[in-house]
Amino acid sequence: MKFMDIGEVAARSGIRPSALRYYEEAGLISSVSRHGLRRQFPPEVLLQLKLISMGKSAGFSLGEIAGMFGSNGVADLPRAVLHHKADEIDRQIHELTALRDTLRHVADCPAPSHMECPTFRRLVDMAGKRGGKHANAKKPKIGPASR
Amino acid sequence: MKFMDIGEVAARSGIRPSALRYYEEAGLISSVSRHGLRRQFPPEVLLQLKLISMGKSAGFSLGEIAGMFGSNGVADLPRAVLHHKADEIDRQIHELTALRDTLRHVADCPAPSHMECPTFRRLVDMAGKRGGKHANAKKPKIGPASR
DNA sequence: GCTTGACCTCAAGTCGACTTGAAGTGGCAG
DNA sequence: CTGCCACTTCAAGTCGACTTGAGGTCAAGC
Repeated sequence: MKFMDIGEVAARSGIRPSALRYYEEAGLISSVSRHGLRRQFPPEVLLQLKLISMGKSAGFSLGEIAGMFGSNGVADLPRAVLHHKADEIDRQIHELTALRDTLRHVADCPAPSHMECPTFRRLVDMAGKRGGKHANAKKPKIGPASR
Repeated sequence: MKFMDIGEVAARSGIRPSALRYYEEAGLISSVSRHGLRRQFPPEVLLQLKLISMGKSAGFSLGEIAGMFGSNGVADLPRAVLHHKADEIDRQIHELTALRDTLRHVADCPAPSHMECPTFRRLVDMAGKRGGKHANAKKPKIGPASR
């Protein structure tokens, strides 16, 4: 009773079976065996799915996520690459923080036109003094989400 | 010389003209007039585009973003709705923070299997003690996210 | 031993967010 | 006045991430 079949994983993770099959196809997760036809998933898969969901939420594509943590546990990417990814996320956290504060400001500031409110402008400028990740005109990523 | 045509906006914002037209179509930005055939954009559009990019980065769809800040400046959504959006973003910031720290941990922790490392598990659990936004099995958003 | 229901595969469809291509327009430099 | 070139529209194509549907399999309960 160690293993779960896809329905249970779906129930526990909130991710549809079709998506789970898709993830397996994409090499993000892997089932350990089959019971008849049925995939059997180990409990770790739930943790992996959480990681995947966080990665998606960060705007990484499934491909990038597969790169970060391979289907069986966690990838052995060079430290530098991982730190670089972490830095990207860090930049994004700052952007989101600015967005959050901007939204709250908009909700509360009584000024008629926000475009002229200095507080507003300061908040927007907050994000990306030097907009690293999103400064490429060639292949704008995320979309996603997140892209 | 107050207004810019699409090429200049593209150059200043890093967003392709085709995407800008698409955004206008979608009601996210608006040109003030035409010079011949050419759309003329006011300088504020750059600020709006920044806001849009932040919104995308937060995983909102163009539709949602259009809802938050209409094409002409900033929307007058009820305060409560805006604060709710802000809360969503806040939750996401926490997730990203956990992801960032997890990545850094993975980069530095010498343990062979992270799945068993308590620090690792704690980090992953960090995000979403009760995963509000992403707990729906019906219509999983973001993607692009992304996309 | 037969039905049931949860699973399987594989192809095709969908949706959002753009991009690409073809065919046309029009301001401005020479 | 002419040519150029950045713009225009509109339809169709693309890509990622899934979902849907048709047709099939199989372990378990009656």
